[in-house]
Amino acid sequence: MTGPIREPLNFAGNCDRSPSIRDVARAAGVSYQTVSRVINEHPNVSDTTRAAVLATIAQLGFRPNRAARALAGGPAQAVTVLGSNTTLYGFAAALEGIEEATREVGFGMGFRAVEARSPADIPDVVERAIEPAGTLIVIAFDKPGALALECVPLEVPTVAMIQAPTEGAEPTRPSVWIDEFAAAKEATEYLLALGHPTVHHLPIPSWPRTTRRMEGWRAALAEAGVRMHEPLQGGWTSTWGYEAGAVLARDPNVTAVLCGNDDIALGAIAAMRDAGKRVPADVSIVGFDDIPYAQFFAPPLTTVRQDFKALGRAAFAKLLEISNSPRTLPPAAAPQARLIMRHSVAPAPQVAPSASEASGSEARSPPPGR
Amino acid sequence: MTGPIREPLNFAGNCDRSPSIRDVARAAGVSYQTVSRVINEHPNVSDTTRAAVLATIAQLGFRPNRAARALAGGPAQAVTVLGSNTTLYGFAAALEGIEEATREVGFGMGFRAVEARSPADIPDVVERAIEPAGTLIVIAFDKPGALALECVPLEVPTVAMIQAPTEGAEPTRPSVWIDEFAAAKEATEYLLALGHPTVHHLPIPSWPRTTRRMEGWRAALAEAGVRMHEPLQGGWTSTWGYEAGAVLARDPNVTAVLCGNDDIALGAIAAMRDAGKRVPADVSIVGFDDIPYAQFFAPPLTTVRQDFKALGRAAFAKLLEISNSPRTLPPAAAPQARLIMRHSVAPAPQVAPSASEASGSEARSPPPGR
DNA sequence: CTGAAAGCGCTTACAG
DNA sequence: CTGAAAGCGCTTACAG
Repeated sequence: MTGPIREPLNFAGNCDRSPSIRDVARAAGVSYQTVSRVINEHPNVSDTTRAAVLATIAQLGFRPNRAARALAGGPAQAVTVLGSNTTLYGFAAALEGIEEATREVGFGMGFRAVEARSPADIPDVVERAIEPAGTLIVIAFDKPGALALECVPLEVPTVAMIQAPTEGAEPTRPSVWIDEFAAAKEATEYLLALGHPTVHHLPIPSWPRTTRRMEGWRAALAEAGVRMHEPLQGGWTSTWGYEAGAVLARDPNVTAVLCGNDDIALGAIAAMRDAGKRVPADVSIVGFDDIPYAQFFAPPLTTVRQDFKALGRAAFAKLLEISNSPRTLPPAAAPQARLIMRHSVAPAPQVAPSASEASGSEARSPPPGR
Repeated sequence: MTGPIREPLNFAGNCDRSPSIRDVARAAGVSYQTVSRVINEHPNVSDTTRAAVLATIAQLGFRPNRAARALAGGPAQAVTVLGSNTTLYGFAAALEGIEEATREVGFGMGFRAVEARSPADIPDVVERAIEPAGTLIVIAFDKPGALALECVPLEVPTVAMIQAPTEGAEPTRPSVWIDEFAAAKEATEYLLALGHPTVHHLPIPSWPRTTRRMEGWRAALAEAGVRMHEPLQGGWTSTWGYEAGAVLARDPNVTAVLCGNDDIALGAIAAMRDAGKRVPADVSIVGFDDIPYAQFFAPPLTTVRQDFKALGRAAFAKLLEISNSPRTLPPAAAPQARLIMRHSVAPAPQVAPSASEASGSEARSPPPGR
């Protein structure tokens, strides 16, 4: 059925309003409570009655009124996602995964932003996002999200999307995550095997604790018995990656950098280029996430792919489990992180190039305007 | 108030449930209808009564129940955004603008995806997204969005975010857009003034008609009396931009390319690089949108900035106007597009380089893996 | 397995 | 400017 047809004819033949369960009941010759049981998948309905009601529902184009169900105290039928950003790839992809999953089971999906700029407002935003019979998924990868999570009362059905917890540190609420320890360790070992004396790390912020990707990086260096550098504070953006990358570019001992995400990697590559260093000939760079742009970077970025869309789906599946909804989603395997090899990695240069040597190379673009 | 405090004490001192308008009325010594008038900003309430009710509302932490308001036939208080994607920058930024604006006036915001992969499902998805007392913002930049818009019955309060319409072609429904004609013309003139014999265009898809950015490009070429190339069909992604860019890279007459968005530009730059052409020395590239990554591209991308977040806000402000909500948002100026000059543009090469000449330059990365 | 009652928290008429 | 009534479309008990 295409086009602007809205109000199906009900049993009486008029179309003033959408059909209600009473209309369905009348047309099917049952009581409206029975219709309620059918649409809520209650077990105590005979197969023949159920089939008749279902047929009538289809014929009349009946759709239950969400507001009425919520008001009457029915099971959850909508989720609000709380997050600090929709333009960061990981967040946007998670949103897509949640949306797709909610659509499959007839749930509504809302979104409410907690702004990093105004942390003092977060408790209020969270409180307003909570509605009777409502549920929550909190994207708590970053500090605003983690703060929001802390404000959610325990009785609100909530699943958190979090940074993978350190071993032994169980999250206090239902949570989902991608454990990137192994992939980060593998990426670091890969760089070490290429002859790099050590690998530097440009991390995303550690909130509230160290990230598993940092632990994987540390583990690889420790096993190789290689000196380790205290990483910087961390950031999320290319702008931060550029600034941090500019610092590393001044150090001739830096030949390999594992970045906490692809945004940082892009900024770091730009900083290296502006400092007269070639990627990957002078410095190898590895990212994290595999955003759609990464394969078109110059050079195409070697990175650790993370399936945030699958993680979003997993978060919603877990929410369904802990809520009072009769709907379920088939359980999917936990999303994995895996190394994607492209062209931003090369064997270590024979002699660590000094800044003065490198400056003799081809003319470079000026720093990006900011 | 921070932390998991949920149920404020009501007048009777118990906290089994959230306070209702009856609790507020009792505490304020008025009838509950008066409380209803206050929270709906009805004019016929005396200032003293209003102040007393407002004080009680604050004291009790009363928040009106959305579901009950919707069910009772109150004004709209939520909007569902319909769009095909959340990871494309323009879409995600528009979502942010809408979310921020809805939060300011206490509206809820939902999101529902119409999938490009399954156009046959779109009418059904749209129908399910429409709820009694609900409103819609349709992101109709692309074909799935435009199809969705066509399925929305006229009586549903709806604002469309669309490609700027051709002059004289008024949109049939309330709509907002950014007119990029002037900026596209300016970008093209800028390239022409740098001595490029002509400017090629790698467009986004024209749906349902030619884009204003293409018209601006055409106008600049026509005014300059320069030969024009029939542009390709168009695409949205870097993958498409890479393929289309690879075609242009084979043509030695191509020295300047205006891309329909930054994703295309990134792909085109990669294609030029892989074909042995330097950007901007051999080929100048201009993008559209100014995504946050653009300034870190190699070279930093000259592009036309578009404020999609402001456009999202404008869409919601218009929705408030055409809906029955008493809330309003201060009208903002129409979002403009403007040229941001960086380093992907240079004067035309003295002699158009042939592919064979260019192949003698520095070694290039292999094509990105796909 | 199926039916009749009460009520969720509001709103819009309708009175005064 | 303020109050008493009816009802939005469902649900969960409670009956049988």
